[in-house]
Amino acid sequence: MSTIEDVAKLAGLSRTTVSRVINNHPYVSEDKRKLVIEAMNQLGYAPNSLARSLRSQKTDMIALLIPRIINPFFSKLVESIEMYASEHGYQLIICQTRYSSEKELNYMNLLKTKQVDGVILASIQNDWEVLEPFLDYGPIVLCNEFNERANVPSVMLNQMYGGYIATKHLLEQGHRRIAYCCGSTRSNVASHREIGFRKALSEYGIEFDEQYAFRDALHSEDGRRVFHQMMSLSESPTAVFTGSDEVAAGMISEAKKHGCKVPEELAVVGFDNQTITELMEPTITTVYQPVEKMAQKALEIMIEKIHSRTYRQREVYEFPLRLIIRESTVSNKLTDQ
Amino acid sequence: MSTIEDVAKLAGLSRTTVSRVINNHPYVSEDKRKLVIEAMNQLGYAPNSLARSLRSQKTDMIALLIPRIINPFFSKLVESIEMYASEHGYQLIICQTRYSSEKELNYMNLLKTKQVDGVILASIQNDWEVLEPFLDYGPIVLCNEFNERANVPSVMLNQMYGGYIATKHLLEQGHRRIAYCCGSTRSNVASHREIGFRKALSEYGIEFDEQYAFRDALHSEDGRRVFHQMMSLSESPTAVFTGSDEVAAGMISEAKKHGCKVPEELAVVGFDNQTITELMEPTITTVYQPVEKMAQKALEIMIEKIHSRTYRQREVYEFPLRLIIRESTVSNKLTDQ
DNA sequence: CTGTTAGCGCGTTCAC
DNA sequence: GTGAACGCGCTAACAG
Repeated sequence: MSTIEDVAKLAGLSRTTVSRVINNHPYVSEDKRKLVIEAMNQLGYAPNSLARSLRSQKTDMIALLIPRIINPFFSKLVESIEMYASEHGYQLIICQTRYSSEKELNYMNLLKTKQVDGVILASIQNDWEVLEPFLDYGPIVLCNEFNERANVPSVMLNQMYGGYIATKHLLEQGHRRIAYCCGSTRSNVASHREIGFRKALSEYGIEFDEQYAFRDALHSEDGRRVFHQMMSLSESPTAVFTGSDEVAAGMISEAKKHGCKVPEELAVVGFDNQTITELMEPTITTVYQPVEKMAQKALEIMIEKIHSRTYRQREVYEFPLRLIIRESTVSNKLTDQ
Repeated sequence: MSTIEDVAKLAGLSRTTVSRVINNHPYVSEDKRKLVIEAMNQLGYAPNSLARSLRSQKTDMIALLIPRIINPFFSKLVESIEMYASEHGYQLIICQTRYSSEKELNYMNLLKTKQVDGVILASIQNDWEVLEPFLDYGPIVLCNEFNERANVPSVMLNQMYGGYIATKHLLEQGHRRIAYCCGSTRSNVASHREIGFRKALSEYGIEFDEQYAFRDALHSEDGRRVFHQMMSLSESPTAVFTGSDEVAAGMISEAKKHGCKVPEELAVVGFDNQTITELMEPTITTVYQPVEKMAQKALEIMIEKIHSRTYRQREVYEFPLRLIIRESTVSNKLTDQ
């Protein structure tokens, strides 16, 4: 457990010189540098980063707030952000809010207590007014999230466009009774998708029908449930737009179990392009989200903010989504890209 | 950006008293305590944890090393560990080694540089001799891993038993030509499963056949590939034990595509009990792993080690696995638990 | 080029 | 009950 002082003594030099060597400062003669390095090796010395951080007021740590990592979308996001972070010498602290505003606040305190240099919010539970004061302590970057009142950088995917192209695809296949099945409306991800969904509909002169709207579907079980809800309607939809491949898969599984043919009797679109889309039968038409790009951009912005020390500027970066057509919306023989 | 000094001044007291209030020390009169709290609120004061850590030699951070978080097994592990960690006031730093021994070493340095109080290894890339010296700087706990030469706590699942019960189940269904299809043999997880697989076979007087062994299957694509490799054998297996639900799903998908009936012509067992096992048709027989329990135990041990400051004791905690029988091994009509 | 010195913000003896 | 003073390990003036 040697300190810089020990190294200095062993090398017969001062702490300063050792520090200079550690930090690659100029103005250190080559022979002293050798001496220092020798001493460091001999002692197995490693600088104490706590002391460094206290001194330099930076931790090289970033907190990433997500609801739950088990969700494949967020796994992918964490995977990417961690990768880029470590490439740039930053460590990532993972913070699962589990949709609790209280937990979110606890994690935000990492910024106030100087444990991290910045916070990436990939999920927002509190009102922006509650979060805003934390900007006094460091940068906040929104990732896959957006808030009208937040004057901070926002890196996001064009969810509206995603909802639009998926729905338009269904319309082009001739469907007119199309159900909408997404997650909580609290997230602006879902609400943006709904806007795109509605836009496509209106372009075809179709009115949005509330009885075809399901706004609490997150998992495969929800897909199964919604399938039954749809089928019990007097006029069942012939197609459905879902906000997640898992939901789509659950729905398809249940449909098949009850003899409902996909896509002939019910066309289904998923979201995310997860592995499962190519494993199900039929394979699932879905919307691909360029998560890596978004992750990379979010980190890039974060690092820039940490250095520039100006946090309250609003900037929006948006990435386009892409429709991937598979069997769940187009009958087998006709499938083409 | 107020410090403890500012609070002290505003309250008309000394730093010491403020510190006592922060740390809930006794011997502070009630009125002074009120004064301090008032001042803290007024200033929006939050203690600087860097300074605290430097002083107290603890960071309340734990590093968790995994290969990649995208793997659902590790997602689940991270989810659980993070949950328990935050419950106990610890933050989790996520470290993806991506199977690189170099990256692993980089992350191990978090211990040496005092950025974390301990390291949980859920993946080991380096020889133990390389890792062992880090014990000078803090506790290491193995989670889902094991090393003969490592005198540290190990929390793991009984993978041998998992391989055994899955294989035995196939044998009981009458299968005699059973293929083995797992991931890299470098991990002792896979090798333990293979031991269990062989044990079951030998109990039925069957010899392990190397041509039925595939040891590089990790993803669904590998499942597809192995399916073809198996089918091209002069005597194809009638059943296969796989080390992952994804591999099993890929194999089943490919089998169906080529008119091979599951389970009638090929019975398939997966591993992990992931969502996909209930979405595929047929649903997939699999081995359930109590990841939460393992995670909780690993963290419990870690915290205990951090406090006790003795790191070099070997302890092994093992949790049993459980077979979940579904349609991919038992023909529909006969399915029972 | 090198060393001396002063904090970064906090917790903790040790006196009072 | 309370406060003065030291030091955790390091970096950055400043002086030489």
